[in-house]
Amino acid sequence: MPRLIAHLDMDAFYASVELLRYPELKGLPVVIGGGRRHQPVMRPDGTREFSLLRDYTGRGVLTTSTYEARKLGVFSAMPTMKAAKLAPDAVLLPVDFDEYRKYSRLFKAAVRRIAPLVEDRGIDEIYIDLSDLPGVHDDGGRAIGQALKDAVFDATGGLTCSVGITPNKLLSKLCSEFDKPDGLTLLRADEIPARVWPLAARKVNGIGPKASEKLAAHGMHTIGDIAARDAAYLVEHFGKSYGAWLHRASHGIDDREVVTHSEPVSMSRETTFERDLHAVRDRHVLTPIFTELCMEVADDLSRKGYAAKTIGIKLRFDDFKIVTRDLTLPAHTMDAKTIRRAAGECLKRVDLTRRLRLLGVRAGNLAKLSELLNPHATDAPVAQEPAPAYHAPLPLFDASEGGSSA
DNA sequence: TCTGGGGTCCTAGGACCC
DNA sequence: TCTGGGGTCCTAGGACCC
Repeated sequence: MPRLIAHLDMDAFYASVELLRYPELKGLPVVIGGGRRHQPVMRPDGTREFSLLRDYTGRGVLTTSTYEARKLGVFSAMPTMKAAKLAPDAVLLPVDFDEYRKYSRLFKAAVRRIAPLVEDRGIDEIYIDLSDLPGVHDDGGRAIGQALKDAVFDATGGLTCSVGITPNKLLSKLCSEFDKPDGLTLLRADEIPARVWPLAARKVNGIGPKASEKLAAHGMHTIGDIAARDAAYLVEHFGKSYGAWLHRASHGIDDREVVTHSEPVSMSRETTFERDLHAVRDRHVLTPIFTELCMEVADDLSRKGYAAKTIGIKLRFDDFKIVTRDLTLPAHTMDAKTIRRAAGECLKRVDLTRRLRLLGVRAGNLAKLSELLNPHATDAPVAQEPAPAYHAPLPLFDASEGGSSA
């Protein structure tokens, strides 16, 4: 019996959650991506006044748009200022991740009650291994797929999702797109030539803008074009690992398991400035932001119960070039000042002549606090002596201790 | 119209150790 | 005298995903 794996993808998730609380917007073009000042305000007569896309100024991008807005040519990841030109009268709403996370928990819990083997793939999508559910193989998973959709709809008070069910994750991910929104698509291995090969290579999860461009340069535009080449040819031009993967993926082969639990690898905070900042001239603005990012990372670590051994920074310059630096500490830490000092050390290794557009701080090499304190088992990281005092000789954009208040 | 924020994984060179 | 590999860790950058 082949496996049966479902990919479930919420339809226009953030926008749909917003429509639940602002039902009067149903049927209108709505986009998500504003800030606090785009919060709807209640009028005296009890109706709400919404911001419009034309009101936006800033450097953000859209995170989602409703299907009505998509008809006007505005999509997620589009710069909001550009979207404003295309659809000035679309309603603009601020992002509210807390609310989306709430609905994310609701729909995932509803799915788990039917099928417990769930892999989290972010806030709005999951993989589900249906293989061992009673009766699932009788109809290729259709009844259970419909039951999942119904459960999600009921648990969320009316959100729809699209589901693909196939023998593996790669194909299911492709399939969940076939009939969006509110779709349910099944596909068997023998249907790959007819239904998968005609698709653009870019549709495959793992073929991004760079790879699809290179594929096109080699005359491969569809998945079928890739499947028609020898594995050896793909390996020769795309490398041993990626080339071999391209070959397998194009034939619909994917043995990855549905992974129901995973540990975080890193936690980071970053921010894009309203205007590009100069490391020296704007350091009174920059330094407190830098320190704040470090404090947020420290806070995230301690709230979630992790400590980091590697601290890194990320800078994006005005020309959009990205530079990263990192530093591995002698021991794990979750202390804001230690993180700040390490990040300050990293910063010293960067040429800061160009103006900065973005600054970020990252904590990597994570270990669970519980395992650091209690290194009884298996390969848990061994608790170290307290970190040797870690002295940073001198500040960068200044203030070794950071914040303006320090 | 210039392009967010939070992640994962891979590659590759050098250090260092055996 | 220059001739090794193998393994792991660290660092930097890049592709890709949601």
